Amino acid sequence: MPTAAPFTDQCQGRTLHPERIGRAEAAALPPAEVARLAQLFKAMGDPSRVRILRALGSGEMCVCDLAALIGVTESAISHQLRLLRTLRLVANRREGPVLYYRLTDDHVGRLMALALEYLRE
Amino acid sequence: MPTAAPFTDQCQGRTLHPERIGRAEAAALPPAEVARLAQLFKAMGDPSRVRILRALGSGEMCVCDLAALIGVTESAISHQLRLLRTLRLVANRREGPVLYYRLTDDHVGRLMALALEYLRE
DNA sequence: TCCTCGTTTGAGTATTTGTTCAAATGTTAA
DNA sequence: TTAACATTTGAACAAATACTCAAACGAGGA
Repeated sequence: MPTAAPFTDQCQGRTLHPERIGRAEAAALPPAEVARLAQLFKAMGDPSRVRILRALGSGEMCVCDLAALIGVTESAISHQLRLLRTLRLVANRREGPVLYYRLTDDHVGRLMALALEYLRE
Repeated sequence: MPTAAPFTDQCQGRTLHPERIGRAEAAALPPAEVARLAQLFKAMGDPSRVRILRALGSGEMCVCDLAALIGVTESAISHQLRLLRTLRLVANRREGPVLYYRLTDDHVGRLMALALEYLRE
């Protein structure tokens, strides 16, 4: 005779606390928002990009200024800026041959400020 | 006689706008803070971890609940939770053999809320 | 003591990522 | 038109990542 319930309620593939899972599912974000949220945070989750965004917080700059500031190739900066531009975190303005980049709005700054406040406490 | 100034003010390795670079340098974060900031955002920059953190926002959960919710192996969840635990974004509580994970505090929730508000507008 | 189950750990792996180099683009001035 | 310069693009590559599988660990209960 099998002792108690041998294979029911086991963790593998089954749910230990259905009500908790239900609660979490109810609060869960739609997949598209999860993706965009992760994309946004990932974009801010690189030291070079943090420095770029921080620098742009103090005013617009061109690619080679940023390269000099961060200490990498202009090509590297350009690649990073393309990513940030695709996500609309930065925008640019052309003046002759030089492109001046700026933060699109203050959302990024506010996120960084909140995060800084967090890790400083 | 060379036309104008042939090689001064060129971008490669030199600074196009020293005053902008100086301004940015003055506002720059110390390297340690840049690193921690990037680490924090990177930790939040993955769809699975976004979902985990969001789920924990509605109450504590054990590993296999999270695995069932997210749809990956418990091993995968455990690996992610270790990352989040190392960065003190989550903490756990043991009850018999099961570990209940929770958000360490509401900072993560506030960051996610702000980011959501951002990308929803 | 065994055995079970939840969790963790480590190896292995396919994918992504951040950078540099070299070459192409595009704008301006001679 | 030609030359110069800021920027972009694409290839290449090393390093980091996120997952699965298999095995180990640890806490209870028979």
